[in-house]
Amino acid sequence: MTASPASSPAVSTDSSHALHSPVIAWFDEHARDLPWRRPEAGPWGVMVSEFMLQQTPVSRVLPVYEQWLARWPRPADLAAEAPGEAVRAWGRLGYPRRALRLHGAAVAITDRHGGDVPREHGQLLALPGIGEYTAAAVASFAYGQRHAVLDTNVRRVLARTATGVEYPPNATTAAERRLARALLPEDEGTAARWAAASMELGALVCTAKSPDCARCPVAGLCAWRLAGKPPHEGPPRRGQTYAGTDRQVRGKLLAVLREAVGAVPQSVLDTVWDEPVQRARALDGLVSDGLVEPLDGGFYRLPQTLPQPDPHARTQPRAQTPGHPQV
DNA sequence: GACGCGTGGCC
DNA sequence: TGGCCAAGCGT
Repeated sequence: MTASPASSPAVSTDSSHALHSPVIAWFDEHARDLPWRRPEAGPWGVMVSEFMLQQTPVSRVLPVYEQWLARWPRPADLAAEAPGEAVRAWGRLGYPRRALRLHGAAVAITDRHGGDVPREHGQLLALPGIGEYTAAAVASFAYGQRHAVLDTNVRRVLARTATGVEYPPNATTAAERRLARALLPEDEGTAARWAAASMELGALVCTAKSPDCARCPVAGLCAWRLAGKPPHEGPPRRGQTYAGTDRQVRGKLLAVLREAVGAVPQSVLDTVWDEPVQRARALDGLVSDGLVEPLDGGFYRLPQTLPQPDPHARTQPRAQTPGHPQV
C-alpha cells in the first residue's frame, strides 16, 4: 500500500457509522420493487438474479428472470435440463458462459446440497460461476447474513464517500475489502440491509457518469464532494473493445444456434462472418467452452450432453454402465 | 494482475 | 458517432 491520502480513510470499526442510518433510511423510501427482492423469490431466485446481473443491466434481466423462474422454479428443475436449454433461454443477456455455469451450479446444488441453495459462504463460493461478490450477495440477500458485499456500485460509493476519490481502482484491492469490512454494521440484519442499501445508492444516485448529489442522503458527509469533486487521477479504465473481435463473432455464431431448432450445418455458420480464420477460431472457442457441441458431418448444436462429471460429487455416479453411450 | 468474455442503451 | 457503462468470473 502506498502512502496516498486514499489509503488511510478516517473510519472506525464503530458499528453505527454515520453512513448507515441515512443510507438505509433512503433505501426504505426509494428501493426499487424488483422481483428477486420479494420474499417469494427465495434463495434460488436471488441466485439466478445475481448470475444474470453480472455485468448486465436490470432492465434487460427482468423479462428473462421471470421466464427462468417460471420454467425452472427450483435448482433441480434446471439441473434436469440439457445445458443447451439454459444457453438458449439465456437469450441475448450476453456472456452466455454464465448460463452454462448457472446450469452447472444447479447440478451441483442438486447433487451435493439436496437441492437447496447452500447457506455458507464457502459452499456458495465452491459453485461454478460464483465468486467472492456473488457468494457474499446470496448469503446476504437470501439468508440475511453479515458479509461485505463489494460490487462495482458499493466500491464507487465507498470510494467517494469514505475515500474521497471519484472512482475505485480498476481491480478490487485489499484496502477496499478492509474498508468495507470496517464499515459493516455489527448487527447481522442491519449489515444485510446496509449491503442492499449501499448497492442501490450506487445504482440509482451515486452513478458512474453523473452522480445526483442533490438526491444523495449522505452528500453532507461525502469526502469526495467535500473535497470539491476532484477528477479521477491515475490510469484510465481499460475500455472494452468489441467491434471486429472474436467476441462479436462468437455472439453471431451463438445467435444462429440459439434460434435453430436442431443442428446447424457448418455452411450456415459460415455466413455470419467473412474472415475464415477468425470464424474458425471463434467456433473452436465456443466448442472448447462447452457452449457448442460439434456433431458428425459438420453439424453443430447447443450442448445436449453434460460436459463433465462433477469432481466434487459426494457420491460417485453409478459406475459408467458400459454399453450405454451418452447421446 | 491482466485478459477474454456479449449485448444494448445512452449522451 | 462511438466510447462508456452495466449487481463479475475464471484463467
